[in-house]
Amino acid sequence: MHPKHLPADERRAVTVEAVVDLAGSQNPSKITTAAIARHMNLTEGALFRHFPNKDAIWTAVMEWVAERLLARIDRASEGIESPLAAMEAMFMSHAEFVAERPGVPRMMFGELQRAESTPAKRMVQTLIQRYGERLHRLIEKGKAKGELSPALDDEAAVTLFVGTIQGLVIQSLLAGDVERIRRDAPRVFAIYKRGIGSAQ
Amino acid sequence: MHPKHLPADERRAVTVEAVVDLAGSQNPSKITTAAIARHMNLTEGALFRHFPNKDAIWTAVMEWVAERLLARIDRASEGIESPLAAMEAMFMSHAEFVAERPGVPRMMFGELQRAESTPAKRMVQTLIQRYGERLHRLIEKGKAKGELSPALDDEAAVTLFVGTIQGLVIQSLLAGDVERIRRDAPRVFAIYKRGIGSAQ
DNA sequence: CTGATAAGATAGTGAGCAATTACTATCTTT
DNA sequence: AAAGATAGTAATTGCTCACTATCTTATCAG
Repeated sequence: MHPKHLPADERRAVTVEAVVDLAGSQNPSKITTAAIARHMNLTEGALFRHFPNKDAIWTAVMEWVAERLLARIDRASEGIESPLAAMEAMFMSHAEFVAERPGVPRMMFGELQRAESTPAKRMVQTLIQRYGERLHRLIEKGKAKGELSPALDDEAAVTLFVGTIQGLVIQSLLAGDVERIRRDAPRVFAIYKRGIGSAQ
Repeated sequence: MHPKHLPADERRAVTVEAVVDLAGSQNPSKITTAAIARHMNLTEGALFRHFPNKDAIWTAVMEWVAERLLARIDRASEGIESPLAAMEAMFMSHAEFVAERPGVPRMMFGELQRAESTPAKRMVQTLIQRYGERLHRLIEKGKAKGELSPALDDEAAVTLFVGTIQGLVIQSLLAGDVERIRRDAPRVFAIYKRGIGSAQ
């Protein structure tokens, strides 16, 4: 079931999952290498056989997050004709992703707060950039199709989209209840939708 | 100008300002007591003469933030007839507050992330609660006056209001430019306003 | 079966941190 | 001006953390 010795790449994958898991229940910046090792039934020394240093672990985690999140929102929005509906699908799948792994947005925000420019931080920056590109494309199409208000400020709409998710995260942290994200996501998006849509 | 010996309460006030200041340029969770002391030309030991421990410093800081922020948004919105206009004034003054002291939202978010329930964390929780109460009152009045959509989901509107600010903070962290908050605040609020308003 | 090698265990090291202590300088009160 | 209270210093302590050196075990090709 759980063989003690794992090939290096599998061990790295397990490590990433362990970190994401831990970040769900504690302050990501307080996750120690010892805690990661303990959580995956390994010794600290063994960890450093697979990663040169702690920062490399974080980079791997953010890579994993970026890949999964983008894949997820792409999958959710593909094949949907209406740009506005696609944005909604994107929003809901993002909320769902976050509800499943509440550690993710917290790690991302924590990474952004760092003063120095680490590889992990750059990873987050390009993730949000790529995320923004997808939104911009949808907004453009939405305007062309007349679904979105022609006067809409694209940049502000993207900022608000991301902030809307972050607002949900804050509420769940306040309540200590991740379930809120799922419950509130549609309600909050409804207001956003009304704010960017073309008509009432 | 800068007398070496300060009365205890003044020294505590100076400490709080030092922390808020430091949080503006570095990850709040990485601010050490030594760094605080150095930043105010004092030794570490002297700090602990005025605060029993580090957590007490953080509690004092959050108290200061809560007082100032609530006073500011109250002042900004008082005397304004229109509830929607009052919300806008509240939003702008909050954005201005954050732009002046970018460390504040980062400290608050960092505090919320802590697993244990520290006094500082509880302080933040009651702050946001009191903030929410003010918003709820305005939303109610807005509905009564016909300025806000009668179908508006109050709770979601409050969540989105807070998230909107947080979105601005994220953008400023990404760009490494606090000025963005001032610039983008009106643009983002315009969309929010459209989302909650009664008509187009 | 055997040896090479990849993966893991054990037991450290040094740096940085919050907090403390013994002592000193400066105010305040009478 | 003496005595006591308040504020500050410098050095140190105990602890936690990222990271490492060395030894041990599992896995698998030939």
